[in-house]
Amino acid sequence: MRLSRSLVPTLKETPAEAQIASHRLMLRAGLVRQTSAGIYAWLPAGWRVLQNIARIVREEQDAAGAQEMLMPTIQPADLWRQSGRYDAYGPEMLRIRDRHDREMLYGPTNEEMITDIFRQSVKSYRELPQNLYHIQWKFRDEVRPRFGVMRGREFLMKDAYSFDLDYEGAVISYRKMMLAYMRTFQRLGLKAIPMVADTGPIGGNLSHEFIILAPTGESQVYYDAAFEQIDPASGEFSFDSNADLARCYERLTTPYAATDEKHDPVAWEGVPDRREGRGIEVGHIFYFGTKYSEPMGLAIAGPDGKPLVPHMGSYGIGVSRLVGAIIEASHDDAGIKWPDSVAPWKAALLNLKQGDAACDAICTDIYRRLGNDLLYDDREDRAGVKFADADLMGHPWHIVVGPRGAANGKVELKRRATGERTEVSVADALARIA
RNA sequence: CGGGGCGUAGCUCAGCCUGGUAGAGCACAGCGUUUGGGACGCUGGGGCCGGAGGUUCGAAUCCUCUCGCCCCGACCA
Repeated sequence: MRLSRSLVPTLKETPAEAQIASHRLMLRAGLVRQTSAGIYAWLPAGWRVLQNIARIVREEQDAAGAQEMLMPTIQPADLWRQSGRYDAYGPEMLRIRDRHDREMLYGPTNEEMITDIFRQSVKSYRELPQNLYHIQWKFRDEVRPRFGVMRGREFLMKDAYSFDLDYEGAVISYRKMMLAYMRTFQRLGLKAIPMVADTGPIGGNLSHEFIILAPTGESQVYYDAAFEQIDPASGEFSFDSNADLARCYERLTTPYAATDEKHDPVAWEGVPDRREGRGIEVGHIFYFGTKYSEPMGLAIAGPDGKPLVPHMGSYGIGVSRLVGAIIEASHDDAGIKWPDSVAPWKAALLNLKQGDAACDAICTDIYRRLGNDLLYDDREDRAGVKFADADLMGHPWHIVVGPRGAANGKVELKRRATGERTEVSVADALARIA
């Protein structure tokens, strides 16, 4: 994309409403604009990041055998009456009436809806297990939205729902998701730690939160340094092997890890290499058995012909929250440092001297080759402005084309994460980035 | 939902206490000089001072109500 033709409104100064780094940088880098408290418009650069995160989440869900679908944002109140949650959920749920005065709501989650869909079509134990997910906007009317997209009212979430014949099957589904989550977060450039968690209003009795470490995290966390060695994406574990899943689960849940609410000072004393810090919750998985299938009348024919009530679990990832979380974990004073996997563009191309024949020729050439993967800063601005904006926006690579090097076909390649700069030929620059 | 604070130009903010024709810096447009880390000069455009009532000859400024937003706490992907 050409920056001169793009809506990427970077700000030199920090808007007054932003307190924490990620919120500040998301506004300054032109990723989002707030439209109401806790509700954001995603501008082109931010939307690209959001889609990149969603893509990785999707790939790992698919790899774990989950099926993607899409459920609506607006749901009928009736469904929630069947589970008993319509009254239980409280003012956090945005309730709406349509023109016929029917009670509707903007979904904060989809257990009821998926259970309803599932019970309409699935009749036999032969069709289980299944895991269905979607990536959809949710709304929770938080009393106090804050921290930008990290605690918004409207947010994009991946939520998956598993259906199994019994507890043993549900545990396997649960472990698959745990592995998929670890791989997902690793691909996003994050170190995530599964911690024993409260189940909250979703309910159930087996639950882990996925916490990433960041100094500005919302909760105090305690964990064994052993987690720093775990590499879930090594390929060591297969989704198809129950033995692998069991080993993976054990490795991920044996060392001590807990948030403030679940912290056990006595057990903590016995941890060999203790670490404390702040954490951001980016995912949450639950097993809740028949909490929804039972009251909502989901029953299928079992092998003996008798009705069988499936055991369920649900698995959430805060996709929009992750944008903020990644920035919290990866930035410096100058701006964002995007991991390659989620960056809005692979690289920025800085033409330091618009109108210089050599600079223009090199830039045109590079732009023709990389096109949409590249943000071409072709603005009529001074070099300093372009450097500052490129650092702020956090592109993984900066290709700097100035009159000094351009004369003999050289460009400067800068790695944003490390600050390392090298002077290379155009061909070498393209090869490094590819 | 309790406590605190703020709404003045696209952004950061001054002016309000003590009422008298709306300000600065940045950004934007034009011209000139600059040109490898957020340049300089000149000129120019841009505001129903969040909204509604009230007090007053006169309100950004004082009073009442209201809406919005932010922060701390209690609660959550």
